[in-house]
Amino acid sequence: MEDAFERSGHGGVDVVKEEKRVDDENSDHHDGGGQYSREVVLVQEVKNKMPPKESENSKPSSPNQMISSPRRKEDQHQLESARAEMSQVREENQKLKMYLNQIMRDYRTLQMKFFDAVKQEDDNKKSANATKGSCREIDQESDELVSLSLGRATSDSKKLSLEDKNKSLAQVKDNTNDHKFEEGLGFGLDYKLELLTSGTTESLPNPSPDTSIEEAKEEAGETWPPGIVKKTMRTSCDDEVSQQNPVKKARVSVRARCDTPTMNDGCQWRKYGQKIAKGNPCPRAYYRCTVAPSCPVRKQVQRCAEDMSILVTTYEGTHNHPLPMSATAMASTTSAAAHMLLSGSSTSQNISSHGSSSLTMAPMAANLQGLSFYQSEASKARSPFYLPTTSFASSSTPTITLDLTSNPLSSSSSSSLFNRFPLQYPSTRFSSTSLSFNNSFESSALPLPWGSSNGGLMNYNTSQLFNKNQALDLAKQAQESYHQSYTQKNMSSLPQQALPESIAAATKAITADPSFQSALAAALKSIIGNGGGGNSNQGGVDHFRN
DNA sequence: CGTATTTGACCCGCGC
DNA sequence: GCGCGGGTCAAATACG
Repeated sequence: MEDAFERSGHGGVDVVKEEKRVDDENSDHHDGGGQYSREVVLVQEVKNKMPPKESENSKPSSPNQMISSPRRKEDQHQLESARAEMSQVREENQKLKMYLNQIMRDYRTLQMKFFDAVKQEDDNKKSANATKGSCREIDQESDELVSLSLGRATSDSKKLSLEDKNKSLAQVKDNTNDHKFEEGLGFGLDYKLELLTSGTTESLPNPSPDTSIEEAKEEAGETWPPGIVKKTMRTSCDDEVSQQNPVKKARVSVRARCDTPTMNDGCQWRKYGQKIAKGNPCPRAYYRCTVAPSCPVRKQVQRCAEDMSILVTTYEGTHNHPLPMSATAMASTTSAAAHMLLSGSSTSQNISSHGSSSLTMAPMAANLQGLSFYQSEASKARSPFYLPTTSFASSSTPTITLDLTSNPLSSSSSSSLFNRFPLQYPSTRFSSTSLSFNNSFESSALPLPWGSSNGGLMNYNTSQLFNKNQALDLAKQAQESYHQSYTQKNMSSLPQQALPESIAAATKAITADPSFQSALAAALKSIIGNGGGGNSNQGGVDHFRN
């Protein structure tokens, strides 16, 4: 009896201490990932099962010792089960840690691959330019030249060299990555936005020399004198090209199902005009941003002629002021998309014959935070590619389209995540690039406001100006390798799962993994628009943190 | 009364 | 050069 009581008392204290330890451990790592939240919950449950210490101390003074004896036994039993649970939780915790470490290793590996690929790309560019002479010779054909130089490095050759340099580079980068990882949950979002906000403006009225390429380009056509347009890392070729077309501004078109007159993207807009555009009975409304009086950003809103439930919102320009939190993500995404388009537009022109490609990138949609869309009802099966309605397709303005309406393309199958599609519409003067975000996965992985309705399939359509096949190859490679390693780990840790389910779960987890998103986004961005990333990134992050 | 929206007129680029 | 069409302006109107 005495022994039992003493043991129980000690056990109680021990368990409480252990709880504290685990709890502390949790608080240490909680920032590092949501995976630990479950452990916290379990510990809480254990705590609740534990008898309070004070009541235990008061028990010996209780007049009825006969009653306390069975209670002690019960307590002891509870303690034992709690301990067992604790050890289980600890094991799980270890597994999760290992899993996280694995993911981070994979992520670093991928990142190194992309860095290396970009490096090689640059080298190829330089050598190609050296052999082909100055940019001026080509003038209007400059795009083609760059495209040729880009096209030289095949993904296969990249793959080989990437493997070689992988480890050494990974070690060099470990510190920075570790640091980023320490940032925890914020890392995922921050880093994503870091990648995606490359074109987003700093919240300064007067753009600094660090101002992004896109802004420089866009502002050039509106407010900046031609002489001070560029202070970025662009090549002289790009400079010339953009100076020749100072008015050329990228547009980002967002298609989404929405039954309100406009999408709520977090910004303040003032309507300044409305027109019936040719070919579409629905009027097109013109809005300008009113957050700041001098903000050059405009948007056009028009319902799709074929499907009136689809709202096509086209953004143009970059905000030159701080944005509300709810608006930053959309601005960042559109800005990044525009940046991709503009960067790509100066790299390739003869790629149109290559056809188009698409890749599935579910969680990218999560980056498009801040819009309120409506759950797309069983949407009609339609091509993920389309000509942006009305004049944009034929206008002299490059337009990139984010399609948030179409159906997932066999997204349940991990093997079909990267499908290639034939070019389905004629080329236009500038490319119309379509990114479509679909409802590929359920919303659980996307806690963001409209993640649920826009899960994610990103169809990147290389219609004319880009050589994105390389990017897609890399991205594909990235996802495959990521998927492979993840699946292997998952198989070992979840042996009870059926294979297809495991694959689906793995796919889902992979695509929901911020690291993977970042890696993929970095890959795309690096390949497609590898210029001024460093400068603009900073701006983007600051922008996001406003 | 101030602000936002509407709407016809105007401007400008592009294609023929 | 002319017509077409997209985009913008600004006066008129609506709204809170």
